[in-house]
Amino acid sequence: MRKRATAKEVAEAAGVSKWTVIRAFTPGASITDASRQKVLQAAEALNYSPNLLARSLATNTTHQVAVFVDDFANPHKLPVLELLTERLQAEGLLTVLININRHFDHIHALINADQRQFDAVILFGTAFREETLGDRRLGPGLPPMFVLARDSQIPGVPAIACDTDLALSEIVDYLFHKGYSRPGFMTGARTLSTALGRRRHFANYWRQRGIERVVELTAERYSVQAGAEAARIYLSDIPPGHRIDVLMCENDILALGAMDAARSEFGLRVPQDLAVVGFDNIELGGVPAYGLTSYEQPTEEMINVMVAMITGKRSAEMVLLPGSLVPRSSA
Amino acid sequence: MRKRATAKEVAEAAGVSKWTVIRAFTPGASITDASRQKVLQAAEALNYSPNLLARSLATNTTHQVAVFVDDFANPHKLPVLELLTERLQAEGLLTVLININRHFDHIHALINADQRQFDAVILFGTAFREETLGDRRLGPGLPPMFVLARDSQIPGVPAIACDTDLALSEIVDYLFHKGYSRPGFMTGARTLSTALGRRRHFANYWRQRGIERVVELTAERYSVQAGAEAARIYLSDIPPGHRIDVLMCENDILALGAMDAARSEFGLRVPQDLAVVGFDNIELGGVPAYGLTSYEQPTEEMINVMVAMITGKRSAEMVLLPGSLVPRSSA
DNA sequence: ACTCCTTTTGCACCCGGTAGCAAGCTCAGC
DNA sequence: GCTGAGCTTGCTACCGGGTGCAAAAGGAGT
Repeated sequence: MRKRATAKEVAEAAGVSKWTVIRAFTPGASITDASRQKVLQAAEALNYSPNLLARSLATNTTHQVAVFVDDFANPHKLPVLELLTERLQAEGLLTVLININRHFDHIHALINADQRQFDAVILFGTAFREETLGDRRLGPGLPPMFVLARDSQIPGVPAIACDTDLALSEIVDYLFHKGYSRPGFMTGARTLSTALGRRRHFANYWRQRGIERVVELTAERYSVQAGAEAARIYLSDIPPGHRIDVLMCENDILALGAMDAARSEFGLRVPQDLAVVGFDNIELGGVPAYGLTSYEQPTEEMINVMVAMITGKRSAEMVLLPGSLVPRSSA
Repeated sequence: MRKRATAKEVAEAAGVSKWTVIRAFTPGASITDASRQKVLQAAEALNYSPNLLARSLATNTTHQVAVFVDDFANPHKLPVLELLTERLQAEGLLTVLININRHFDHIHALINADQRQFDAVILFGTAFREETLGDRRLGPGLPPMFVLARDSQIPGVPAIACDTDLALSEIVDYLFHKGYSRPGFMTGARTLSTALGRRRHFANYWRQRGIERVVELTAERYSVQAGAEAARIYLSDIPPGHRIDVLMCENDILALGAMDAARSEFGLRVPQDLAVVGFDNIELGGVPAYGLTSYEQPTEEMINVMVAMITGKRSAEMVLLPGSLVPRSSA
């Protein structure tokens, strides 16, 4: 068992050469209807289908795309993965999900992706540093790479992401007109330029409205607990009356944790005592228990654009797409 | 660009034959230290690493495992995927995430998995029907298949899952001793034998305690909205006083939806007016806003066992592992 | 120096396809 | 009946490694 029929076997059964068998399975190949029928019949009898491994070796395209992920704590990843796999599959591409962690870092994953000749590598929100590309072990000729859902300026690695500058402008605009004036911003642990860039944009837009002071909170990780902990530290430190009146969190997960801590540990009402805003618009942020105001990334458009680049229907270059504010009760 | 060095090129550079190069990269091969060093040096200079595609073709093992998923609505999938990819990668296996949906069903995915010679196929909680295996298009000799996190009786396809019978026994035991006596059970839409089996077990255990009537609620899908809708329909239909006093849901997602509807639309207190129990113990169920009593599957053990089967360190057979009740405020 | 045995190395062939050329065939036009 | 264009078909060579065997090299013992 575990034995597949080969083109040669089908050829013998059909009384033709193996190349005719191959042609029968190649759309648009030069072959008469008669022989194609003969071959297809024999193929069906033997349950033949082409071995894609051998095909990949010969054609130098695997129709497989690697997706690197290093943060599984954010449930937002799941619907994006769903859409991504669906769109890739619609283009005949399979998705290899690679978990980037201490034991399997970007370098290893990239070498592996190269050895397996993947058609593309998608850095799905991973903490990827430009220096990594300079590593001697990598060599030239890696598969084309794309950064998804994170802004990045790495040359040769185009980012397809939400326009966070625009997003923060819209958010600050909204909050300012709601009357908030003492803003805070919570980042996740990673001191990535992109996270810090977001905070800087946030502060800039408040400054444009005459508000200079933006309190900075920092969570250890991207998790509900870490968000709660960061909020807890701040709220324990600062007495009521001196506190911020609106807290923007780098993602919904942190925001939910912060809301929990504020409400259940400090008895604060949201949004009256403390308004909270997240980012990603995860499904659970929308439930009545939270009503989290958030910002939705243009997931579908980002994926469409990126898949078009992967399949070569569009030139590979950085694209920032506008998302949309989702106002709910929390701010 | 996009050009990799081959064993032949390294051989020429090192002044040996290509087979010696291959041996240098084969652990335990018969080769002198001197030539191995010579080869490795040349390989490093040329940035050579073996082409895994060619290797797979020759050795008939790809070190790739397909994971089929058809329900991305449950955030529980994400931490499991994280652990699964990590453990597989630790064994040198990559994970191909395949989205089973209308356009790409089990049959297509299995044919594809076969054509790509994957080492194994994991049905991760998918709605797989036994008849599918009988499909003519499939033929014999598919990769070994495993059902993860769902009980299944398909011959030749061992399930590695949580012992739901035991789980429901523990849950009913707990609820009974808490004094609940008018139970309800909410299933997701899929009329899978396994979902119905769960409900049957649930009912059985109540019956053993002298309670015959178990109300059945059915959600359209597995989503917060569907859970809320199913609860809404029931609560609108049945006046207070005639209602169930505890609702067990097939998973946490449904449970959260049901809690939302009960609390914010019908003003019910949880657990005083209606207790709610879920399944999976997702991270967000544990936040103060919900405090959802749930049941945690032995994810790590299940994955360890299954990976051991895939790598051949353990014989492939059905394994049911005990999980653990996580009591919180909702019941 | 000469066996004899063990280790190392090279080789033909294989994995299952694909590419491109050349021979074979069909059929129109004369 | 002959020629030549155009479609079919078969063939050689190749993708980049792996396998098992035979030849070559190395080393011990006499």
